[in-house]
Amino acid sequence: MVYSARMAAEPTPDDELPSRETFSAGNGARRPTMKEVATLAGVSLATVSRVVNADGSVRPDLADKVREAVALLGYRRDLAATNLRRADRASSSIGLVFDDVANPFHAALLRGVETVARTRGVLPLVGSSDEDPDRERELAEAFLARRVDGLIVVPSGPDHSYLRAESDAGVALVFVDRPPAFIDADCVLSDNAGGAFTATAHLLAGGHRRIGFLGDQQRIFTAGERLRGYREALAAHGVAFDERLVRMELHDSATASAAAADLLSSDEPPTALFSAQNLISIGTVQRLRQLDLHRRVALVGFDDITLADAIDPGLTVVAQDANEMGRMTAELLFARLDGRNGPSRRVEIPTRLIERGTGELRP
Amino acid sequence: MVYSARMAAEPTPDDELPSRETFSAGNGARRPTMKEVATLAGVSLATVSRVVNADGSVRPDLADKVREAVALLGYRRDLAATNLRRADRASSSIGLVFDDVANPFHAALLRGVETVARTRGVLPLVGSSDEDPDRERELAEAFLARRVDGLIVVPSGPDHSYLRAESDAGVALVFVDRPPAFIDADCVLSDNAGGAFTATAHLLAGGHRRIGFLGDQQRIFTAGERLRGYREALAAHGVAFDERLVRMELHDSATASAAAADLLSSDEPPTALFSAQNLISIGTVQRLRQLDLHRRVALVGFDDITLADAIDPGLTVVAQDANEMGRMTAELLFARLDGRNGPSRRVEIPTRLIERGTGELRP
DNA sequence: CTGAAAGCGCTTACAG
DNA sequence: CTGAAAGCGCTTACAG
Repeated sequence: MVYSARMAAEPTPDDELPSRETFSAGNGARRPTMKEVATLAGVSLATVSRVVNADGSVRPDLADKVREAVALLGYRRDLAATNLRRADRASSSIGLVFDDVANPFHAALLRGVETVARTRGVLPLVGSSDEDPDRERELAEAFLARRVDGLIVVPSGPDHSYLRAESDAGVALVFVDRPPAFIDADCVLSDNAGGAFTATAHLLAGGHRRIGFLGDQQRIFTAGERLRGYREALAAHGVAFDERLVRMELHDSATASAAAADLLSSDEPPTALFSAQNLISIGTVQRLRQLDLHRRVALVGFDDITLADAIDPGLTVVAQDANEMGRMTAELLFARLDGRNGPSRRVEIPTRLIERGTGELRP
Repeated sequence: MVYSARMAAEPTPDDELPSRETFSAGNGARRPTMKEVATLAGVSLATVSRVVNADGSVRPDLADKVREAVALLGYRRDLAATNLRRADRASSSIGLVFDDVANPFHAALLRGVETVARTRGVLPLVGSSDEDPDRERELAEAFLARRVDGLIVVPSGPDHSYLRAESDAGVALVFVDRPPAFIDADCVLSDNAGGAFTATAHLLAGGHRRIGFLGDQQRIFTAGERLRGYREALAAHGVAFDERLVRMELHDSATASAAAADLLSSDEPPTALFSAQNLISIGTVQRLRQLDLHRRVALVGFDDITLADAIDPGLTVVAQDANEMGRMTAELLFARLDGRNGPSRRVEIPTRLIERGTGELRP
């Protein structure tokens, strides 16, 4: 009974276990195959396959024998082998190419995707591109070599035509957070421009006329869109755009903090700031506090942050719904896998203004 | 030329692309197989395999022909089929069973694992158990069906003996954040008791004698360990343990906030609090602020939080190094995969006290 | 150095 | 309802 270890009915305390040294990998223990199950049950391979696939056409008594053998051996079907032969060739895995899985926005996105995928028994493979186009492609290709059913990509690279052949071959493809380039595919975005419009309009409604803009690298889609929303809100309220109030290319808290300080020390300093990204908001909050301006200069951030309501005054933000973005992304992906064949869709997920204090300070 | 779409040398703007409707999945496009590469190159299947595997034994001119055919067809090897036949049967995938991938602690853990796995071309599959033992097991088994090389588990369940057979069959297994039960395996933990000792000792050194403890569910390993560290610090400083100062079973910000209020309204309220978990710290910070006690009652939290330095006073914490925990976990896993056969290891990752203000308030 | 053939663990027509 | 056989896309002895 090679597999008897599996049969232990009752949990055993650690100290009663054979040590790894006498009982580890390769020491005779192997995974049972379907063939071994067949032999033990006294049936053919095909019959075992039918039972395992719950095909229903097997005589109850034989099916029971097979199930007993499965339990006895601790048999677990090899999905890879299964899919090799199956007509649909579905791996029940999808690949997620993120910027950085440790980023809370991406973590929430992942969670949203997982929630939907779970209902279909699909598991996500994940990787971080760190904004590196080569890495993005390497990851996508590594997922493809594992024959994922679909691919979800937060684009880093400037060209996604390398995915065209796979897309044509039936791999579902959805982009999220930023649109793809040189390929026609479904895509889920935040309403970046709309959210920035709302944030800026909120400050304008509070009486501010000099509103500073602190943004990420211009080449990043979301940064450009948020700047656009800011400009459109100014225009809609008849306030002239002043580029001296704009600081772009900020990619972390430190550079954002410096840019905020610079803006606030100018001749005609802004009475309000719009920090157009997470890390930028953090750096800005810190600097305002340092300068003891946190009760005087208004601030609205794009994207919500932990403890935003625990600072004083609370940080007003335009929140993205990353979880909902993840769900929607997965839904578009599975719709393609289910055979939807229409033209590509672009979905925008709304943002939500959360007033907590900093955005309501008057000039 | 079925695969000509793949040959497009220059990226084409979206509007020049054939629409999905005329050119989508199943419309003739298929993935090329190794056999097709062989035919196109005019060599045998075995030769293609040797070239693709960079075996080096193929005549350069033939190898070039093969590589040309590979490029022309856009051939990508099927890893699943490869592994089915290969002796080592390595899938170059590992499975991660987390509590919740959206939790920043787990996201950082994942990132640490990814960093190490990446150097080996190994990709992580991930899933969230949501503290549900059944879900933990389902996820582990789904990963195992996909023949992962190893499994990393943040335990939810009270019994992991179900993994024994697979472990014996050679699947590497490492637990992280909490130790496993009823199975002997490697394990990576934070120094929970040590960190809690440090936090408590810091408050004692500041002159506090009545220190409240706000903790998570007692059944959770980390919650118990942190309580232990708190008690040991009190004992080491000759301060009697008073259970009226302890509130356990707090699992979110709201319950923590209520518990903090309750503690502070007692006859002999604490002059300091130790919030032994992330969400508990957030609830406590909010409540102290509401009660306008945030400059009077000292506070140290376990685990760092975004914006902890932007509140006033800054939140003093004992920080865990989740990224480092992830790296260490992956290293133990790969050591097993590389054949290390010694007894199981338990590694504790140190925590670090970060003084920011709340922990330095005097009684 | 190269190819024909066996086989990895499965599913699926095809007979019976 | 059941089984023998072919075959999914690969790798790997084995001859030559």
